[in-house]
Amino acid sequence: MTNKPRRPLTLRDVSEASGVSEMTVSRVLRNKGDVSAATRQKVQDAAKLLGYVPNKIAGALASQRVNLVAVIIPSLGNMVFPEVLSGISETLEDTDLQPVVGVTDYLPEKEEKVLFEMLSWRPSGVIIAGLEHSEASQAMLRQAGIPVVEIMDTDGEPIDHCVGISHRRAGRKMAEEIIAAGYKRIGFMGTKMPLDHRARKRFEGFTRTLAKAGIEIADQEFYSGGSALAKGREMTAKMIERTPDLDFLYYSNDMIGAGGLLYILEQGIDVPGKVGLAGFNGVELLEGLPRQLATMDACRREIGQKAAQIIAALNAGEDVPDGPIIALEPILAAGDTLRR
Amino acid sequence: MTNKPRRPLTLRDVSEASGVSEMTVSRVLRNKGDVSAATRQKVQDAAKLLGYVPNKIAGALASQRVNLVAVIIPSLGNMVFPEVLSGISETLEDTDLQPVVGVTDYLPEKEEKVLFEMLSWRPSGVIIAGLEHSEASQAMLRQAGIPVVEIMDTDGEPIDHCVGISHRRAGRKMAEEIIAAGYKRIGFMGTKMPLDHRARKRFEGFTRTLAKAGIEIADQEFYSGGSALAKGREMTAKMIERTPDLDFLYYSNDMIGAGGLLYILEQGIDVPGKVGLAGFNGVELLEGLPRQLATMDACRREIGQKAAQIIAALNAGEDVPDGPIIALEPILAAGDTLRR
DNA sequence: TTGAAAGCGCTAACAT
DNA sequence: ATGTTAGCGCTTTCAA
Repeated sequence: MTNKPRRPLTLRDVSEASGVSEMTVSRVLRNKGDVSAATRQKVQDAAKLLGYVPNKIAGALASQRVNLVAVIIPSLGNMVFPEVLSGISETLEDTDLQPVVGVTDYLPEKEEKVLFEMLSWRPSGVIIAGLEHSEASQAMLRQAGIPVVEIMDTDGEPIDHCVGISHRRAGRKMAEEIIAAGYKRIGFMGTKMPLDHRARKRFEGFTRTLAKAGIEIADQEFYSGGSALAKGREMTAKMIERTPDLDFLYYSNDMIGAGGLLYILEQGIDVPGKVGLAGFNGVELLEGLPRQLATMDACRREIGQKAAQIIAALNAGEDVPDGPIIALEPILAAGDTLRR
Repeated sequence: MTNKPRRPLTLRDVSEASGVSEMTVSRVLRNKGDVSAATRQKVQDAAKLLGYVPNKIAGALASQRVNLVAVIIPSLGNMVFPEVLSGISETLEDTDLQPVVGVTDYLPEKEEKVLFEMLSWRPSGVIIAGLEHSEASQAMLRQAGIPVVEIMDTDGEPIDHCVGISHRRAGRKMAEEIIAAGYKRIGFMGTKMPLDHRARKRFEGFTRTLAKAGIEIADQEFYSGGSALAKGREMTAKMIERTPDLDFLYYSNDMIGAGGLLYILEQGIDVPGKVGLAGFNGVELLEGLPRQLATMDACRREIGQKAAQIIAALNAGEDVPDGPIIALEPILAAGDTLRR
């Protein structure tokens, strides 16, 4: 049993306890430089006995190196960003870098604040969702002098590197698929957020492609807040009552799509014969549904992995083989709610 | 347009640009001490023009204060911890403290590693899930000399403070409810994780209470990995085939419960007449299901809020009114899958 | 209201 | 293989 210190332990304490110079203690604790086995042992014993935890603040200041990667995302509440995160963590696990997460709630001002806060810890790199940032945020990212990877989206001009999918293309592909399947009366449901640029781009790609085929969205509905599953259900009920001749429902995310699917099936409506449905994201959740909802994979985990690889490579002084923009291909999963 | 610096800017740069001493620049940037309006303006202009971002590493080392709160949780992948997190963030927003999240994947060794890593940044407090930690982790938490709040669970001995529910009690309450409703042939489905102590305690409370009423679990099944919804479906199918006379299915979380519910309804089985079901957590998701699954609220957001309040209070030198242990009451939501 | 000096705990760079 | 010296960029403390 050791005593509870008021003052946190320092290298000096370990040095005194082990009779080894501070510098050598530092070497042992970082596995850096040559230290004899005997000395190493003495130091490690002393450190463990005292319960010494190194002070990274001092270390970082002295070495001018911080092994942190700032990861800035809009939300943790919908399964898509956690999956990106696990791609990042998993990849960084093989390096000495560590992710630190900041959440913006889709608010540009909050993004600015979070970014400023994180940069003030002088991280080794930044991974940030989206290509749309305030002037100030862009300036900070550029000034920081560290690798920056913008993720999820490739429709725009990256500051440095970028990994994602083209959401316009995703919307377009889905529209093409729907048109090819012969659906004509199409309803759209999505989030109200004007700040979710990726949802907006998908919608644009979608409507534009429909327009080229002479089709216009027959009805649309937007929501915000609440249980996405319940909202999908409600919106769908309202919409098919209002516009009974719809033959396709496109949802901007899988969760509301799942709610809509459950509702439609309960009504005994033939899917995908009478009505087709599709969502977006390719979330794992869909696997347990009564029918497999058509969706489009957003490559979330892969985006995380690739982004982390870029940061790691740049941090190690290597250069990135694939160029500044990596556009992954969103893959359609037709499931069984979309006739082909 | 300013130039891209290779060397990050320092206080000194702002000092030179504004013609004000470093010390006064520091005062302005922290709103600390008296500075004349004119000087303040000069400094702020210079800082903004240059795009200066303070170096918190140096600041923290000099002031011996870090406004970070380490939050250590097992996972981000199931909606329960993100909700705790948002309770924490929301509460800390009113203070100058900031949460930093670490994830353990339910692995004690990883918990130890993450904790060590976070403590080495000398945070102002720690919020950590669960009451079970390795010897080393406990020692670190005790040695750290900072406020520690263990969350989610109250069945055990906290190191410092603790906020949560009694999972044994939650299991017991559910069992009582099921017994009162007259169910007798009960099946249990849950995660395989031997390291999810809270799930284990719920199970213990559950079986023990059943035993007192002379009832034994009639069948049980455990899973790991994969889509929880799909797993709930699969396990349920397997179980009712194997043990057709079951009249109640208790799931250790809502997601597998939802999968089970969907399956049971598809089979045309009368719920809750022939078979009753219940999950655990009270996740928002349930609201969109065809039937409202019975569940028990784990008070996740409130736990986060209370934990953050404790850290904030202790950090401000105040003391905590409610004593070291705050046990919230898990509330049963009978939904419509449990007859009463 | 402002400035100067002295460190915070560690590590880079150089001895030895 | 080990030790010494001089900072890292801030803030504390004290002086003006």
